[in-house]
Amino acid sequence: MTEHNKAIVTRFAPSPTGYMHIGNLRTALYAWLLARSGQGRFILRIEDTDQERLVPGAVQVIMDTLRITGLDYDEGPGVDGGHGPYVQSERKEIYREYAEKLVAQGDAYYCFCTPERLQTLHDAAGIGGYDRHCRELSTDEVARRLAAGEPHVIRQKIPLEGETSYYDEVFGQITLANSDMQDQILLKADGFPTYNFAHVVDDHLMGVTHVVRGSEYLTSTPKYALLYDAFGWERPHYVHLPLLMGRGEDGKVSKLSKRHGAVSFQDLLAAGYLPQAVLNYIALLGWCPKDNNQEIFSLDELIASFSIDAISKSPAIFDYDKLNWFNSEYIKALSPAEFAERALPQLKAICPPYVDTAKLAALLHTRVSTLAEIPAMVDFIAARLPFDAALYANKKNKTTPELCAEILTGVRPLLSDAVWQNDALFALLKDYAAASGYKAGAVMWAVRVAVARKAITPGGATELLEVLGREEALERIDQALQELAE
RNA sequence: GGCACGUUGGAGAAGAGGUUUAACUCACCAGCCUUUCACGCUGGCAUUCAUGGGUUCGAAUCCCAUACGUGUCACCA
Repeated sequence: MTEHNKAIVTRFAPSPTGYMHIGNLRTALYAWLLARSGQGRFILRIEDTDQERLVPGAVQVIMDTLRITGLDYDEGPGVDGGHGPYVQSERKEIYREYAEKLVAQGDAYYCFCTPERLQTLHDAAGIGGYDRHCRELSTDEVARRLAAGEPHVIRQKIPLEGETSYYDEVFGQITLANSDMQDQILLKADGFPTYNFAHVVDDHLMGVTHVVRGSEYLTSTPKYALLYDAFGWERPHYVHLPLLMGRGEDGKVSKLSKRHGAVSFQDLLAAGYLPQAVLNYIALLGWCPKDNNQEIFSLDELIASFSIDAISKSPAIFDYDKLNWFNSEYIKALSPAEFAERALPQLKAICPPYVDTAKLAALLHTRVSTLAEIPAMVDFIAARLPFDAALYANKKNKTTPELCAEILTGVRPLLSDAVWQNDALFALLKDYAAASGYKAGAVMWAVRVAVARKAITPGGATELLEVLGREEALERIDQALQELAE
């Protein structure tokens, strides 16, 4: 199944739902990668045939996501490649024409069954398909009812016997008994096509050579193959991707959805993730580079190493731990200026004016795995936290509240006219420790806890002193001294 | 329920009959570094590849069955 020497053409064909599901983004990425790894073309097509689920502005979300992630398309809305329009609702007439052609040649038929009647065909669990009630209607009756303006759909006439198979580039040979397939609806009563029909017509007309999509389509693809055959069209290569799963609170695994947390690209961005980190992470969900040595990829490196045969068959669970790791790597790779650019607005918004936010940002740079963690990490700077005597007791540095009080008492006068700069402050405290006989660690601990009132902080004692500024830091120490005395 | 697909550690995975006493990454644990945390570094973390049979001198790798999981059976995509 690798005989072709014509250029690869792939497409990303999302429904405008208003958000970009992370599984869809991954599909887009792979389709794009496949096109870019050859001399191929990548098409964006909007599948908006469901008139009841139209969401205003949804197309923009899709285009924005592709722009932000760098997945550029050669053809699509606004980029004419000679196969447009690229929005299905603007192609309505095309589908009708092809559907009627199928009826004329006996591969499809008109169906006048009402939704109510169809409803009675399903069992309690909603399972059960169409009973082919209208499949053998006489041409006279069809003509009469059509003329009478009866609502109708057009259904695909699936062979009653035999089986249909196709070759999937990932899963291999897939065979389905024809008796297990439904006479699916091709054209709905409102005149719009279903996905089942529209995508086949469009993929053919647009010259798509490789259909890349989630494996939820694995078992419906034989029906599409039959459609290609009926038209006498060459079937495309199918590349079905393993599903992206999520693990719920109950520990159960299922198709990644809202209940697993943030699953749209926008959600992830809002949660403080960097676009390229997200892309890098999902690239590795269901695919593994041949030379599996490095884990950080640029888009170009991805293109260079991408291949269909390295796509896995088994579903992958979306793991925030690893996404976090990727994100922290990408954050660390940011220059100090780039990081500051992203962190500063947040810091300035929550920190009092006397705080040295630039220095704070520098401290945060290697300690943060998402930008969204920042507020919680600097909460003790934004406002003074309540006193907690237990914090002053530290096993490793052998401190107790009493000892800390002694240390702070000794250190306080030196601080009054110290040079307020990290290195100088550090040297000062270190010297004080040496001179006084206290452990350096103990001195640092006492000072840090006194100004932070928190066990874990983004920086050591003197770094925090510097960030807080002399006035605020001294006030906090004085306050600590007072509280310790009580 | 029918059908389809899947099953290597907590997660992503390499592996495609012998040189695997199962690579690598995340997570986790320990140690080092150290003014806490983090970063960084070092080490640990599956005698076992869902289970049971079979083929073979030899199986995670081939075959069969069972179990479990997921997907799908819409005038949604």
